[in-house]
Amino acid sequence: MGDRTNIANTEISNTNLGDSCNTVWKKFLTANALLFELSERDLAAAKLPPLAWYDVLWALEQAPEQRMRLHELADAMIIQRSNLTRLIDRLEAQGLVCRRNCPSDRRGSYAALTDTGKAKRQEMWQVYSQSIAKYFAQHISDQELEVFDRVLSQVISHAKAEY
Amino acid sequence: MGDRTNIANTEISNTNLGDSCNTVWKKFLTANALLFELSERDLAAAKLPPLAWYDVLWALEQAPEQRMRLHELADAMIIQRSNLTRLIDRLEAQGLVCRRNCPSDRRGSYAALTDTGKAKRQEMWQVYSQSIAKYFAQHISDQELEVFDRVLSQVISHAKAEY
DNA sequence: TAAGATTGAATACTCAATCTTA
DNA sequence: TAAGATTGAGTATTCAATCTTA
Repeated sequence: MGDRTNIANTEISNTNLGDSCNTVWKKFLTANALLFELSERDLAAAKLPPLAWYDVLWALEQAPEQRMRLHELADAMIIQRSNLTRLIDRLEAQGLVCRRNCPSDRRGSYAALTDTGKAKRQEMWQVYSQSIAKYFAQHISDQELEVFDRVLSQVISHAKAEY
Repeated sequence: MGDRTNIANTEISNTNLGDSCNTVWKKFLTANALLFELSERDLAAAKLPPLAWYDVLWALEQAPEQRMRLHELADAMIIQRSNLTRLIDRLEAQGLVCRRNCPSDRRGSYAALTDTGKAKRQEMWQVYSQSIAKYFAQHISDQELEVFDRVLSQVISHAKAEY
């Protein structure tokens, strides 16, 4: 990654911080892509739905009354609303969630978790948690975990403000 | 994230390591999605192509003779071959890369960087490097960067072996 | 028989436009 | 006028099948 066009700047010299940061950024993207693929593969091998479905089911299970407004869910998942509309269509077709009218704002809808959806999430978690353990948890110590948590929390909070 | 079904296991109690790991894993995914979106948005605002194009151009510029076999490029980018075929089609249509026959294996092809492609990568880097600085570099110290580098390298090397 | 690359068909995603209600 | 949600059209991605050469 990174240009080395500023070689004139020999004062910064041996440890070019900008470059090491770009290297780490690239590794961040690579690790994400690899682990996502491997996790998806593990789910598919167990004949289970993709991670995007898990994210919906998990978000709903966390939410009060196990339901969320569609635009909130889209924001939480960092996907576009039109994308979420169709994602919910698919989950609803499988009976994992259902749409409910919003009484206080008749423009809006809720996506609500069904019992089937709850069961499916648990089934997926049996597999997904193993993937996280294998591909991620196994390679990071408690102290390193703290560093990741601190940095990522900071990055996310700034990014959400920009988003 | 994470089930809390093993509450019987009160000995591990207060700091449940498994759970904190799942939380960090989720933050990892969230940060990646947010920063990817923000970077894409910055590029689009400058009327520049998406990150996937940058990745192709960058990989080729690093490679010996600024060219790579298509299957190597697909592996490096962690995308499927059919996906890469069409990605290269688009870049080729814009004159940023060109396909070259492989003399030693007549089944195969190279993707080679053109001068236009090289220039475009530099133009993209002007914008992309700013995004990395704003959204990532600014929030991580040198020491934290070292931790990220160590952990991610480990994760990637294990994941590639599984992939 | 298998590997490198491409293709077709089906699915998923994005962007802009639309419809309804605030 | 704007927000919540959906739709249509275009683009991108996936999966399986195909073609060529090793």
